[in-house]
Amino acid sequence: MYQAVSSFIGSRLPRYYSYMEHLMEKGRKKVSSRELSALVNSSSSQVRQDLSFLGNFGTRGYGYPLDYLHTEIGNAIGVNRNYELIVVGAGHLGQAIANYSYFGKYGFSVKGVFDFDSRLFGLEMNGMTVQSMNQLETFICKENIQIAALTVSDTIAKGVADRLVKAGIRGIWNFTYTDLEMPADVVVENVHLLDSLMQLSYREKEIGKESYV
Amino acid sequence: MYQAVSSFIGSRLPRYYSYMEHLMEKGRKKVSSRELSALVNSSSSQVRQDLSFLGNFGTRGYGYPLDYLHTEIGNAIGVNRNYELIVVGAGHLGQAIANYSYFGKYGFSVKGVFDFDSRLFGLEMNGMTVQSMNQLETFICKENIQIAALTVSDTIAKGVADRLVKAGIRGIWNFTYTDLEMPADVVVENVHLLDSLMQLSYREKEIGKESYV
DNA sequence: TAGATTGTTAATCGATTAACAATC
DNA sequence: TAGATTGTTAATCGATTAACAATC
Repeated sequence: MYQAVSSFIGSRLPRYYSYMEHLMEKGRKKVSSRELSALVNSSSSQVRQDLSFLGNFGTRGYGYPLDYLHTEIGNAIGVNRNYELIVVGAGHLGQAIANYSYFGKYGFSVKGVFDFDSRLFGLEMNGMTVQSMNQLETFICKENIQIAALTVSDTIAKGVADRLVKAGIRGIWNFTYTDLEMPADVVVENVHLLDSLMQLSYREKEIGKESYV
Repeated sequence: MYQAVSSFIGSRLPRYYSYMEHLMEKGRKKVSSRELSALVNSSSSQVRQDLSFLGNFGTRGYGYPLDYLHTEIGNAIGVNRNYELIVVGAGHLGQAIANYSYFGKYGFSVKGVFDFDSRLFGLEMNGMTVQSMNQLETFICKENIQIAALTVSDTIAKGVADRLVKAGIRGIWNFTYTDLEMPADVVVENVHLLDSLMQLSYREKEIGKESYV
């Protein structure tokens, strides 16, 4: 069994999850792989592959029981856990993340926001106040934080990342364009917004071409 | 020749581009596929495949001339064009995008920011002021805007997207979690931040497991 | 010429899709 | 039983990597 863990965990399971919620809200009790595939714009084969990866929750000739499967997917994507993270860098992007309202629904919560710039100290966002980077290590340790969103400027990204790891961070959600070379037991997930914008402009250009054919 | 246009255009070409800049700043005149692959953490095969897709710019036994290749990649990724976009939704994420400093370098520029909330009208960001959604259609038409970043709340995303397309937008950079069903000649690029965070937490969890083995 | 490195074809790897036996 | 739909194996598709002839 092959499984593209990346789009599977990060993208397909959450989509199944939320569509199943919609169906449950309508009072539905079951769903077939075919129906679900239509909702998420996929193939029924894909859906069955994905769901069978989690276990044998379906019934042949019937479909999948919604409540059970919903719970199982929830467990798989970690809805029931509580991932606590901090935001390092309280610029616009950092503020956007600190205020991101989708986190709660999927078991994430931002516990602290940090910056070097003393003018930002005390600035309030989403029930927190921006703290000085001097507090960083203490906070990570005291609150046992595992994950940090890195939204500082590129020039200081490497140094800050090293500090984070030393302080005990095990996962860095990296919004900078700096390649972080980290120990093997630290996970780095890069978010390159520009990539997707370039992708968009490229695709738009291609479609423009077609119209002349 | 197969080409995964997505990661190719959106991710690998820009990385080659910026590493080649570094090398040129150091006074280097040429680079080999091997050296470049080491810089971008890839294979030399991958690099040669990618570069040969753009044309035959290398010289056997020598390598690739930096200045020439840099220009060619620049053209391919659109550095020399000027893509103008607007941001619709002036919340934290919209503000982050309006202020995003990497755009300029790759030929993008934000020309306007819009919101429904009159309390935000006139708020200044990155040399612009937030405009009322009433101005949307006029602005898109007058400035001939092709691309819009959609950072409104999910509840109104569909309606706003329809308005954008009617007004002439051809590409939507969708930061909402709403599936936009658009005409075939409109490109939608979805940015699901939560996906990558889930991915991160999943990978972190997996590494945690390994340490017990 | 010998060494280096490209450009390109072939081999591999892995994800998605199709097919279908199992079975409700 | 007949119809429906899963679970799973096989076929396909496509991207990456390896290999190597071409050639500077």
